[in-house]
Amino acid sequence: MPELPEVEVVRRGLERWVSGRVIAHAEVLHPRAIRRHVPGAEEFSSRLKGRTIGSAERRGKYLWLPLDGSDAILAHLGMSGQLLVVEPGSAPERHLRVRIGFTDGGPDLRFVDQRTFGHVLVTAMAHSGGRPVPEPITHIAADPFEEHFDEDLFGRRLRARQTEVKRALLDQSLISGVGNIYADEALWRARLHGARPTGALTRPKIAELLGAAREVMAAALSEGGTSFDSLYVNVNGESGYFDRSLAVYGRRDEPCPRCGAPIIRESFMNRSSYSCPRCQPRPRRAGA
DNA sequence: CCTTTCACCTGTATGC
DNA sequence: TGCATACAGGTGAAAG
Repeated sequence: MPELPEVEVVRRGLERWVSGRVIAHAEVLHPRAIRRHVPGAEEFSSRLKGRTIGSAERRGKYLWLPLDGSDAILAHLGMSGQLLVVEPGSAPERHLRVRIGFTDGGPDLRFVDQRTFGHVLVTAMAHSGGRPVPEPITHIAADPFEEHFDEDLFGRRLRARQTEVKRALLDQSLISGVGNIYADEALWRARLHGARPTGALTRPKIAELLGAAREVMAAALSEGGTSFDSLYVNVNGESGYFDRSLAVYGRRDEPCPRCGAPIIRESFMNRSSYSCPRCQPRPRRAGA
């Protein structure tokens, strides 16, 4: 379940191992993996052949590899997607979807995705949120680590929403990069229940929540995004997400690290929410 | 226009 | 043992 910190680790790995190299061939092994590439698999392959990859970029959970010219390879890992850097002759992974080989004979870039929620495509660039981004993600808001992230704008738009605060945190058109895990962690740090209505949040509380989101994701990143000298440990050695910075997620019945009350799990939007019933009391009704 | 729900996927864990 | 069910949950289309 890659969220911003996990995707940033992948971006750094791509920067280290793929940027600057020339594509020799690209092969699509599962059509669903390129379902957002409208011209289809053949065009995907022919368009990539001979292209040089630039510096890896990211917004929220999307990452892209600019190509010489004015387009880019855009990728989203979905729930189970991985971008692996592996020896070109090595056996195909069980869920290998796209394979990109290089003219230097060095390691392949492979998109492996068990559940095929992720996807890869080649697209033109556009402009959004103060910088160039691939055209299909112009509706994705800046993430809180971007230089041009507008904190006042975020606060105004959040308070204007007629919804609950956790829904808003997960809305990638309002703030990007936050998924279910770090949403729960940020809410815990800010002592907010996810069902609190956005309209009733004070500006200081919103600033606290945003700061909490930044802190927990930065902590996760510092655990997972250290050195990239070793290909296999840092680029491919997933370890999933970064457990040690998690206070509530997946910890039902364990003591709250702050007050000791047992963490509870609630069902929400067809998924799990974890919180401390004492630090984060559920609002009684709208406005609480 | 804004908000909510649902389909898309498959491996793993759990219950009967 | 085998079968059925729940669960993991990000995204965008569809529905409300």
